[in-house]
Amino acid sequence: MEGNIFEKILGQDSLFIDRKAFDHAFEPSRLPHREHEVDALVRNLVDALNGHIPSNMLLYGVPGSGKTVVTRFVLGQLRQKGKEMGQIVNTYEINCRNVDTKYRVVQTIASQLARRGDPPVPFTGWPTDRVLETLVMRMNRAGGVHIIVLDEVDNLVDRAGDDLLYALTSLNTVLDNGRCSIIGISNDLHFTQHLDPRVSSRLSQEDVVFHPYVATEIQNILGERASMGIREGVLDEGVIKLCAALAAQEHGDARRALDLLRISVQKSEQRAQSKVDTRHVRLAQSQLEYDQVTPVLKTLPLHQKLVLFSICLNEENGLRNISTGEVYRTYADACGKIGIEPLTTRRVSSLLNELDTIGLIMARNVSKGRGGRSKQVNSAIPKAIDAISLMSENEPLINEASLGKYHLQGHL
DNA sequence: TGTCCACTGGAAGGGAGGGCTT
DNA sequence: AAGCCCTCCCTTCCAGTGGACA
Repeated sequence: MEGNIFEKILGQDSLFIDRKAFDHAFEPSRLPHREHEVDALVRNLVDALNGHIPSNMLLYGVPGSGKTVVTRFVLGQLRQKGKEMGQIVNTYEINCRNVDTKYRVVQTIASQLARRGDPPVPFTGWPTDRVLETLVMRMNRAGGVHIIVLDEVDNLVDRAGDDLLYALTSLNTVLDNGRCSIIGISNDLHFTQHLDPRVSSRLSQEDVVFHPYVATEIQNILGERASMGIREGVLDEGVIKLCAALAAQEHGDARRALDLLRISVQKSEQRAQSKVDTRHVRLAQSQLEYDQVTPVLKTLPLHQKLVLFSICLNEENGLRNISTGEVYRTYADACGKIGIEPLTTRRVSSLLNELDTIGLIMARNVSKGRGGRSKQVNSAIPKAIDAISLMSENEPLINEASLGKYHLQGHL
């Protein structure tokens, strides 16, 4: 072989000018169609610069409606202005999907406030109260305004209850040198319903709803990013339109639209083509579906896999709208086949709910009169994806269970 | 109108696992 | 080492429920 194997690809002209324009972490210098939301945040947070306490806020909206990016943008400007004016503005951004317990949230903020010589706050072990005390001490020491952003806060409340929000929203009563305000970001419009009324009234002093982008707005956003990130004349007419339309179907998720466009261009590049057309977008769409589902399927815990496996098995047999009872029977059978104890029906019921939340199945409660009340369960995994073999990877037991699936089908 | 089915989903709590303090 | 504390996964118990059917 002649030359280095990387040379051919390396020499190829990229269709991108700047891939970063499509990064999820990319912070654009302007945010089209979010002027209202930016304005709402600014009007409230300006108090931080006036020496007052900004109201706590709750930001709602579907995924990809710009909540996080707007917040970052506004806080960035706030810090900058604070610096110019000699006001101390501390901001903390916590994603409650990763940091999902009371202890860890407080620990994370306290760690960000650590100075040289402070003893580290351990990941676990201390009573939460002690971590909270440490946090208050450090906040007092730092002074100024503290703005705590809790992204995906609904996640935290589901898992850990509203204790933490209660504690955080009461911080101002115990801080003597410093002020604190909370910005909660949620995908779920109704999540305050699960909160203690005292907490919800304190937290949602100021609500901002981010409406989903409509197709034409997504088109504008894509157009703007494309002109930053993609070489001129590369995109066929209709590419941006299609990306926008597909994303608008997905409840107006701008992030998804950006991913679609980026992957479409990559698809064209991989084929050494110089143009991107709608076929590339279709390819990108199925790639995206596959990429979303695969890692989740592979890393599901064993029993979760077995439950999903049971659903897939029933569907392979042509059954739709399976009831919880049927799922459980197949599942218990599969457990028997591979010699492990099945979990209780109660637990499996929760597992079904979890599978529903992560979007691998669709479950809805129905009543069949005397036939009882139950869930109707359907898999939500695109047909093109072979769920069973994906789940079998690295999981000998599932593999065994799926080898025995024809026996199991006898029981259905 | 009341009954009754097949669950649902909340509450409480056990116990293993990880880590800190004394 | 003993005594705490926190989280995670799970079980047990049980009141509650939507709607077809008698």
